[in-house]
Amino acid sequence: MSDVARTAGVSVATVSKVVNGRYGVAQATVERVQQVIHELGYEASLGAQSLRSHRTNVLGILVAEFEPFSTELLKGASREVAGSGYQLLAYSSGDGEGAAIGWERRSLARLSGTLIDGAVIVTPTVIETKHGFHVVAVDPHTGPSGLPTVDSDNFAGAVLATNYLLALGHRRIGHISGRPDLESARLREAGFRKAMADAGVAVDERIVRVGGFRTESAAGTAAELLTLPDRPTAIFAGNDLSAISTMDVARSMGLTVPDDLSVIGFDNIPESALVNPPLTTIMQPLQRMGAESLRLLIDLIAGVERDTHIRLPTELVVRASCRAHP
Amino acid sequence: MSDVARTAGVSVATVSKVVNGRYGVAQATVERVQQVIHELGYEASLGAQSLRSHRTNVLGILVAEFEPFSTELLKGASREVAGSGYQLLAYSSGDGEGAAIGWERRSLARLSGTLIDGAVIVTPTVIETKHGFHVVAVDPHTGPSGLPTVDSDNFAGAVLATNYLLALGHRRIGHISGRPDLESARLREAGFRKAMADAGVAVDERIVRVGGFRTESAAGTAAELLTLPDRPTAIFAGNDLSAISTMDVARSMGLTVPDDLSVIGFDNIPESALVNPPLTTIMQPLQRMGAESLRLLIDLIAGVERDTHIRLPTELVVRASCRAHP
DNA sequence: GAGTGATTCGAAAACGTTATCGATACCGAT
DNA sequence: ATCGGTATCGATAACGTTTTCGAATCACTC
Repeated sequence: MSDVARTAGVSVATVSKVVNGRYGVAQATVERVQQVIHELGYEASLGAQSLRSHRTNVLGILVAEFEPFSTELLKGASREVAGSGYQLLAYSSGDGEGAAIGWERRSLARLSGTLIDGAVIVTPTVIETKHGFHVVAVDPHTGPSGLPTVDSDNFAGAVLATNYLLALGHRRIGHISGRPDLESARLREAGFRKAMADAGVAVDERIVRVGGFRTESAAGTAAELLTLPDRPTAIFAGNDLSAISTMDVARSMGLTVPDDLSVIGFDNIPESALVNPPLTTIMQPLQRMGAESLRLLIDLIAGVERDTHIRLPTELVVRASCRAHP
Repeated sequence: MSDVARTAGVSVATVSKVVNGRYGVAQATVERVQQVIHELGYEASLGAQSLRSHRTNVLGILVAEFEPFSTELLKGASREVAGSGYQLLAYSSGDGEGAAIGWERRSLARLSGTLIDGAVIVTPTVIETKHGFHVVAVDPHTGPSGLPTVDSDNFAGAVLATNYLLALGHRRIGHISGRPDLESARLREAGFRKAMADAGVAVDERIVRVGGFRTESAAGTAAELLTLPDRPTAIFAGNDLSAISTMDVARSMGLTVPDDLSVIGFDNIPESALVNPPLTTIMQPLQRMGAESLRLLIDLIAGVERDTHIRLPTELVVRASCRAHP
């Protein structure tokens, strides 16, 4: 910056004003300085800016892992950030079930404190929100975090899914749920039970089990369900990953979907349209959720008054993994 | 930091030494200071550190867009970075074909100069490498960039794919290539031509066309090829995305894969195993490429002497999208 | 031509670190 | 006692910005 100042024949103070568009510098000077900045290819040092002004115009989005779900969110978020004047940085907290939580939490806190103005978190990782640092949670960890939140209507979606299965004539419906410390997983299970109860169908506790939201863990649970003497005729999987995993397991056991078993998922990740058979599922508007969370974060930083809990609607997407029960 | 210093009864200089593990502070003092750091939850300011020492222990990885290809790379990279003492930040350069290139380039340059110690770039975006800033390119833009590079053997992989099709008895083989300014795209086309020539089969120029590496653009090209009076019996698509797109187009035209048309892809993104029929393709070890590029970057920063061009092998993955030509 | 207000600019402090280097204390040996 | 050497520690100057505030200039007005 002092280079710029020298060659433009002004002081660093003036250069700073020009860079930040502050009032109080003559038009002629502005142009001259901008010219020099362009020629010299000057870029302000983020570190120094942050140090002095506690503002970097950089936002973070923290995901547990790079998988389809978070990737969709990222797409939406990075589309929203374009043109907002902010820069978006994504980081993964490491493994989902992760080992080195301590280390990750620490380095995360470091970034937060000093280098980004706010963050969207898409992971159960708890983060202590320092003063002046904004964070919004997507699909958050259970419990009264009090954080601004973006999610979809998991409960209603689960009711949708279950009702669809019921309407097809299924009565023995199994459920593979996510980790119970995930709010979304609990809501989906609750929606499932509600729909069953409303239809007057008793749920057999032996065929609702925790499977986790990840491919491998769900596979084990699916295998358990399907080897039961009187196996379910339909399964509502807690998310698409476990639904896909369930279909794999079914196939490997000689069962064909949807003839021998109906499967419905939740999320509508892009993969769901590709698998064979294409997966019937509940759509969450993932990209839109990503975009909304970023918009919320930006508004929060700007101090605009607004609703800090956004719930987006879910929708049934009928494809080919379910059929009527004879 | 001065808070820590005060409550521990030492100077900030000593605290700094403790934080960085420098020699020259008594064991007792180290422990006391660490105790206080822990109690106060002190975290060093990245900005200030960067400002003073020009080192942040943060690495960046820049992708054009969050799609399956780069997501796999990200996975590999974030796995490799764990335990290395570095933190990894991902950013998307915005849209692949992107509008606001200028703005992106600028903010990218800002990050580079001040906030990260080095970067892996997975995009044709050119980046001027300032002094002391290391970058390694994955699957890089064409031309003699001189950058350290990680890629896979695109040429050999294309030969593999073409030979496979030839061995199945196909002679009318079409090729949908990527943007010609991508080195990988050119190499794949070159490999295709080489294999054809070696087999003594003439390539019909009307059935090798640029389709781009993206779903939508490839669909158009695929449609053109398949409506030709004597359409190809097999298509070697430049990457999996366009292969999948080609299968979609074929299906929508009433053609069944592989009976009426064989399709082979390139990359082996996870989706390829899921589509119907499962896609035969050439595997690039994407996660490994991500990991290797990060390792290379770290080594470069550490100043270790090593080979700066890494080429990983490709492999034929036979699934169900190709069959013998009658 | 002196006074007034508006405009434009720059000197300097501060942000939170790290590196240098001199100061101090302590130890054993002469 | 004095001294040389070691271990330990702290004062201080940077690093590149932003911000405040006073100084300087200028254009007017009476």
